[in-house]
Amino acid sequence: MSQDGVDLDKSLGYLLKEASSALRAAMEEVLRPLGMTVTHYSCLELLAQRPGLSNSELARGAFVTRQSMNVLLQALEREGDVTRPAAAPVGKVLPTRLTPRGRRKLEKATAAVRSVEVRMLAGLTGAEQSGAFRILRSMVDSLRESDDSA
Amino acid sequence: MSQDGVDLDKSLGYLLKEASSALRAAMEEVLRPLGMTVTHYSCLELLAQRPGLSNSELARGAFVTRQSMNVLLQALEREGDVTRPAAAPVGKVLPTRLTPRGRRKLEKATAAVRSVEVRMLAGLTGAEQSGAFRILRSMVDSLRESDDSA
DNA sequence: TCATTCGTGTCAGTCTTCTGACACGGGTCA
DNA sequence: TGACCCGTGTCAGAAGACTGACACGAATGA
Repeated sequence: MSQDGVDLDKSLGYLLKEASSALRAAMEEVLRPLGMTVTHYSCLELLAQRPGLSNSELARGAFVTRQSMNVLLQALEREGDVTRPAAAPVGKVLPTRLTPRGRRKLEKATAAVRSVEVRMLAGLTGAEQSGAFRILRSMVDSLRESDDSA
Repeated sequence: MSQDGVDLDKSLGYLLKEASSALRAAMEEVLRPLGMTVTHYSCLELLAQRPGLSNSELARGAFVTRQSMNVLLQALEREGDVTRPAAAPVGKVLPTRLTPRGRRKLEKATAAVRSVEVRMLAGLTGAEQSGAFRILRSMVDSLRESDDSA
């Protein structure tokens, strides 16, 4: 349908984007029947592992802006999946927590997402996986530290 | 600011998302002064390496829907960065090509993006990079082939 | 030959996310 | 103590991307 790639097919950056896109698509596919989006799930998973996270912290953890996360949190609060105190215990920070209902929804989602990750990692040895982990970590750190200096 | 991660910090999927997010942010940062977005740049780069790509093919290459790419192409056409024939030479496919103006804009963008990629890869050996390439490729393929069977 | 299927370009509407901006609480330091 | 900076929550508007739908051309297979 088109000639062979010239350079893009050798770019780690492009491949990284491709992998991330494929992962997101696969996650959306298994999350859709559960009525959840990826950001939705990320938020719940973060809250399960680190209860009491603030809106801004959740946003950073899910790689969206705090404005976007706030919209999501309001929806989750309406649905009764999370709770936030009406007034801030200290400062302006509103610590968020999962409700039992939210926790139940998360359990199904976690299982679905885990199956995707297993599928993604199929065919890779443990050594390859930890190698990939270390390299990706290095990439993130390199991009971040240059950002700071800028 | 929060307790140590329980599980998320060990997940390759999460790290993949983190790396992709960091890369996108770094690219947006260097592309913004040039008045371009990441998708914008991706489209131009694709066209430079594979002239005559159709709207749908560009969309797949940039990991967006063909509707989104169409909006972008119309804007690029208005600005005079790309050209599309008024009528399809064959079927409905409209082969797109860069104009000299588009090519000039792309050159600056390519240099900026390349510097980001170099920064990202700093501290990694050639062997590590090709290892990462192979592993990411494997992940994409694993996710895709399961998609087909589904 | 004809019908079915597939891929394409495009229109319309909706939704999500983002950028920009504001006021507020807390910590730092002179 | 008071000024300053930082992080936070929130509102409003804009931009980007998506889903759903339609018509059309080409390829496939009976």
